[in-house]
Amino acid sequence: MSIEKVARLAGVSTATVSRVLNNHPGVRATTREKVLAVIAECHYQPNLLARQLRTSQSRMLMVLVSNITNPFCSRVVRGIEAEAEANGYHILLCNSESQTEREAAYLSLLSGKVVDGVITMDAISNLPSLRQLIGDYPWVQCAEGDPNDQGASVTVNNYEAVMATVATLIERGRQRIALINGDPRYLFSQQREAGYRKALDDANLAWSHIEYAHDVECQAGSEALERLLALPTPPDAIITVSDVLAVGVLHTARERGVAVPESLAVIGFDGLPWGAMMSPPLSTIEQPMHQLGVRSVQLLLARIRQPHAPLQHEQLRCRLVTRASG
Amino acid sequence: MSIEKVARLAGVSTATVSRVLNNHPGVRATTREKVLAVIAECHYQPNLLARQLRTSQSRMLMVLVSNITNPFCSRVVRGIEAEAEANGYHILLCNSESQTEREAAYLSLLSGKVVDGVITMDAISNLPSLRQLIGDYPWVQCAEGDPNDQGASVTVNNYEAVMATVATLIERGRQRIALINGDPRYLFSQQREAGYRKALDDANLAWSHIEYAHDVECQAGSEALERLLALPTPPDAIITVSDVLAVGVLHTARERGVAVPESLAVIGFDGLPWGAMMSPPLSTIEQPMHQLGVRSVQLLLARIRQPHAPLQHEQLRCRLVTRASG
DNA sequence: CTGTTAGCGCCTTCAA
DNA sequence: TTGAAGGCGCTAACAG
Repeated sequence: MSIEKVARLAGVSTATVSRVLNNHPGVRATTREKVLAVIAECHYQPNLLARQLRTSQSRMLMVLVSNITNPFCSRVVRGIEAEAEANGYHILLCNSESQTEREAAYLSLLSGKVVDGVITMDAISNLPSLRQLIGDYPWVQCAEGDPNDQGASVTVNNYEAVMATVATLIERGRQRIALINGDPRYLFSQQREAGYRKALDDANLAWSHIEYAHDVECQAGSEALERLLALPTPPDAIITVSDVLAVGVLHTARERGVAVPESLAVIGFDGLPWGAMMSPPLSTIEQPMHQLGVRSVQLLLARIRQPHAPLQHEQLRCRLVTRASG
Repeated sequence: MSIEKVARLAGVSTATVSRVLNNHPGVRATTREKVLAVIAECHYQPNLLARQLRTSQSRMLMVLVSNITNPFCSRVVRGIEAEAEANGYHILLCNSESQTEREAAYLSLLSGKVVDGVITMDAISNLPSLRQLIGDYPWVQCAEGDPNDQGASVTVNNYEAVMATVATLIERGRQRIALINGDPRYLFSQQREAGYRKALDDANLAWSHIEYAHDVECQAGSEALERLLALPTPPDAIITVSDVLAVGVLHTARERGVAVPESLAVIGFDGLPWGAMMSPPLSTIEQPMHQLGVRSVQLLLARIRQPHAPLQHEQLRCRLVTRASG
């Protein structure tokens, strides 16, 4: 069933059918009715591939994440999906597992015209081979990126957020504040780490320790805490780079008999709703997850529509939510 | 940059370039080299849309979920993505928020040839309008569906799993076992409910109560527990249809001073890794989440390759993981 | 082994 | 207000 058959059945030309299909003006009402009737009658569905080829736009956006299982990611993706949908775009989801070759395979869909643009949440800005694949195609980095770098981005004030949180902990009397960070290839990891260092520096605190979780599963948080507890002088406060890791920390602290928050303050990152349900309820640095996704789409669409407009960088704000854990 | 330019630059025909591109045999080695050289030199990237139109296959699979934020969903989707990728397919993610019109909009991509098939995790089997949109296109239901129904599906032994779990609770001396169920439009909700009823029936237990969570966020679990606690005789055991809901239950039990597991056993569903990190560690009915995704893709691809083979139904097994909560 | 040719299904100028 | 015709970029017969 093609546009041509519809045209024949309706006794008009393919051009007219196309005009009806796309709500173009300049079709007599009676003609339109006739075409619409035929379309309904034979359940005609336009071939979108052909349309995409012809118009050279797919109205499809690619989203590259390293792991959709990370609840932070999935919430951002939900925001992306919602805003895309609202603008008539669809989402191609790519779970890269941080494997460069998979990312490369996916990014070739850009030059293949299968997608009109890409939102990445992965740490790819420092991978020249991938940047080259992206080339000049519309691209927005989400929750990752350096405002001073090329490439549009929607990020969060990682540096300040952690810096302020460390300062708050110090005010509250904590002396040995540790950071459980994630994969240091991400710029946001580096930014958070820098904020951490700066705050300790400002307060002239000598004690500092950074552990790296090899993963964003709570198990990794547990293991990081084990390593911290094995230190000659263990921390009396921990900032975790994800609420997921914080769950592991809370768990192991309980198991090891470390009282939270009395002997150990624990602060997560992200602001996932179940944080409030932990025991004790988890303090956290809340990110506007949905909004990160929404704004990323808005920037990307702007870029698709005006490829040569200046690059935009947007920084949203985090906010410390204090609960019982620290 | 099109195949034609490459052909011209290499001094061959477009057919030859196409053959090289697709690794077809019957191209002299020297010719192949020459073409490859030109392709590399001018960074030619084939237009995948054109190829898809021509071959009438997009190598793209649609995944329809109601909410990617549900950790069960995101883990299944990860399995889907992995297996699809391994077979050279990509994933189009659709977050329907259970809105029929959104689902309909997405499903039109099937007839639009943008995707070769669809995996649904939503409750759509009882929505005639959506089933009609799917028509005879390759379709597999994942984690949802009735083996006796038309439409291929990969499900889990919901009925038996809950039945066995209730029986186990009874053996352990529980008398008043409640079920916190989800959206009853899902077949799996109905199956679990049936298993629950059957087990109580078999044991001649009169007390029974089912609450419905309006949502799969832990808040909904909290609220459901509040309603159960308000009962004249509250339950001494609860099975929750999701670990996420169970977190809310554990939280509110703690808040209300209800001892778990002493006066209330709590058993979740799904087997999310952080369940073991709760306080107390959460017992749960574990589903093979990754495998659900993997098998769904395998069935779907089989269907795409042999549209007229008999429909397959596959049932994977759940397994009760007993921890401290009940 | 390679080239010519005919579409895939659609949109869109240009004429009528 | 409508139709005819060309072409988006590619693949796959069919010839040679």
